[in-house]
Amino acid sequence: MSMQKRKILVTSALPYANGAIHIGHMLEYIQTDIWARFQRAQGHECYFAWADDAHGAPIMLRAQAENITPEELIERMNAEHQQDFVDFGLSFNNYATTHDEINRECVEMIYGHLEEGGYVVRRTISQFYDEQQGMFLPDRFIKGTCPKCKTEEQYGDSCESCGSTYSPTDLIDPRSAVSGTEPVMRDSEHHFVRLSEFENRLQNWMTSGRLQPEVVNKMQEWFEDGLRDWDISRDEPYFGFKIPGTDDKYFYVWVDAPIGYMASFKELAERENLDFEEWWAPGTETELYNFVGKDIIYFHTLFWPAMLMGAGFRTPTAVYAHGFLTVDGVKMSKSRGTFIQARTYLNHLNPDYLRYYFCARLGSGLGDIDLNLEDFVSRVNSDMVGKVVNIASRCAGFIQRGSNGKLAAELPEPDLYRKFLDQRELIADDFEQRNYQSAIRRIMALADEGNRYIDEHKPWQLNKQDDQQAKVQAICTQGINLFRVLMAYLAPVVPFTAATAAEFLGVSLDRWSDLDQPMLDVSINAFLPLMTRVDPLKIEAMIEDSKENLQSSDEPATPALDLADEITIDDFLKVDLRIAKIIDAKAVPEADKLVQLTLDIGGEIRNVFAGIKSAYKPEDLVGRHTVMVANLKPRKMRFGVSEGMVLAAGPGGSDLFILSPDDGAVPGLRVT
RNA sequence: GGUGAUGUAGCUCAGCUGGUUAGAGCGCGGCAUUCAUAAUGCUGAGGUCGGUGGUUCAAGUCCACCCAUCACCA
Repeated sequence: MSMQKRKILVTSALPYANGAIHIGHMLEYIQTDIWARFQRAQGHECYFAWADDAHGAPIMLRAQAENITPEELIERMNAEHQQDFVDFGLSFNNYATTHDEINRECVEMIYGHLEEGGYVVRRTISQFYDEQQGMFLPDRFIKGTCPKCKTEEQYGDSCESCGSTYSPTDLIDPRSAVSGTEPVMRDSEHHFVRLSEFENRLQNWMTSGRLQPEVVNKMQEWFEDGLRDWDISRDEPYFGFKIPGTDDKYFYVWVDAPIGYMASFKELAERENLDFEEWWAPGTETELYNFVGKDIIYFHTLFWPAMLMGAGFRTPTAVYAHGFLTVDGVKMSKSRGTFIQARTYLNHLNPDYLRYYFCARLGSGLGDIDLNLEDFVSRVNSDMVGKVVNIASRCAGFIQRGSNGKLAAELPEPDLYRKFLDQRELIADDFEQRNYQSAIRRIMALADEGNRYIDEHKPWQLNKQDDQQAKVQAICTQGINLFRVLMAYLAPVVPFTAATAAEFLGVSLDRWSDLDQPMLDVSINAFLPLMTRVDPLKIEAMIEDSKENLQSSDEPATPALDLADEITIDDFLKVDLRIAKIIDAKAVPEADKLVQLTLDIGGEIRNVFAGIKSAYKPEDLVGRHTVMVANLKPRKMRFGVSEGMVLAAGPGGSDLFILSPDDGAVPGLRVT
């Protein structure tokens, strides 16, 4: 169990300072925090240092929109983020911002080394420029029509409709997403890092067990055609650090963001007298781990280690990627209320619930993690409350009332206690490998065993007999000790609950090695409510709240569509839509909304009443083609039988629009 | 479009280098129990392992193709 004391630095990816933290972010931070706390519980020296990612065009534009300076924006965000993290029990040792002097020094120093090493080249490139805004446009800030499938309103890098990727110059009718004007091409000199210089070293680094196998597979594609130069400069205006020796060039945010890991640690090192060199010099024995989402793997496995190599620093011991968070099986959605901000969650629910649930679901792979709200409730309730907490809860009363709070002097079943300890290494290994779900399975299997033990020995029966008090005390001492082991194993996962449990037990749960000595012949304190069941009503309230946040949000939310339930293609095909020609139309005098249409659907004539009088004159409709539901059950109305339905969109009144097919469609064609 | 990953009971997942009747937890049914925050124990029912085709004495496990989902494409 006891091995050499390791020195470990872990990081999470830096949250972007242009918005609030949501539970998708929390998945990664909780994963990281559990790992850091676990390492400390093994007696290792482990620091968790990170920061806000404060630079880039989106921050600049957001600040502009709010009419404040970028500095004001990122300062406000930093405070909000930190509060969210503290309240979620994240045990970071330092939280910085990439927009500070220490980071600037680190960035300039690393850039200086890269330049000295001959790794930086300058080249002129041609890029879209927004003349009205006076800025070069990143791909995501250009919109236009997809050159492949002609879908409108697509971004400059790829089409969301057909999935094809292209360069912004391929777009048909490109426009600036900032001003809406047509951008022009303009030349500018950019700085590049010659990644090809690092090709062999990166390959070696990557394939030496530092990355998940699937990540290594994925990264191979970058090497197939050889690494290209990496553009690390951005033109003015930009919010970031100026490149030394230039007047109008800034470091691309992905240069200074990962360096922020180093800078944040440096700040910590200065405060706590740690030896910076020991942590960052090449060949050091200390360990560095970056936890990241699967979307930003290549920044962390190509650019980041290349910069470190080129500047003469150590590279990460490993980069660990995780999947995305979905809620109830689909992407988080503002209209569904599943785009849950960290603060909204905290306003309704105990952070340990989410920490436990994520932990129970996380493995070492890249698969997405689903927060299934129903599963969330039953999982937390049955595992944490029903199994673990329950053990303490069913023993505490007997010890308190029967033995004055004092535990017995020895365990009645030391073998069972040893069995719990025997799992320690396996569980530790699971945590170490980030196979948290496996660790949780083992811990819960032990909890089952604990409950079974109490069940078999029935202290509540013995308690009713006069001379059995010693036995009751012994059984419950066993139970309390088993609980203590479980809680120590879970302490990295549910720190708030563990803190309360430690208070109840009167011992620290911080070190797993403490468990070698069972708690005997000592007093415990009054039982405290450790964790109450998840109240489904609070979940509903949280979802509602998340919907409300959407409206009051200062983010210009994309118009949320309240879509009907998802259907399959088979469901859709049940609806037989046909092209119809309107061969006659007349108003129904007795009804103020209805028009009686006579439709030709290719050899068959239908009589249909449509509620479109407020928007169309009957005579204008005659001769038009439109679309109708041809297999709708006929409906008897006061004026006759309606044999179908004409499709129209709009809220009503004069805002009502019937559909028309393109030229060439003939009556009777099926619409699919 | 290319690349990587994922797809096993209602839900969440195990199934190592192919080998007897495919496992666990939750949920559900039945029984027991009442110490416990209606918690616990025993027990039962549930799966053509995304689809198709192939390799093999033998495939959830290997190969090909297809489908769905996620991510990336400097």
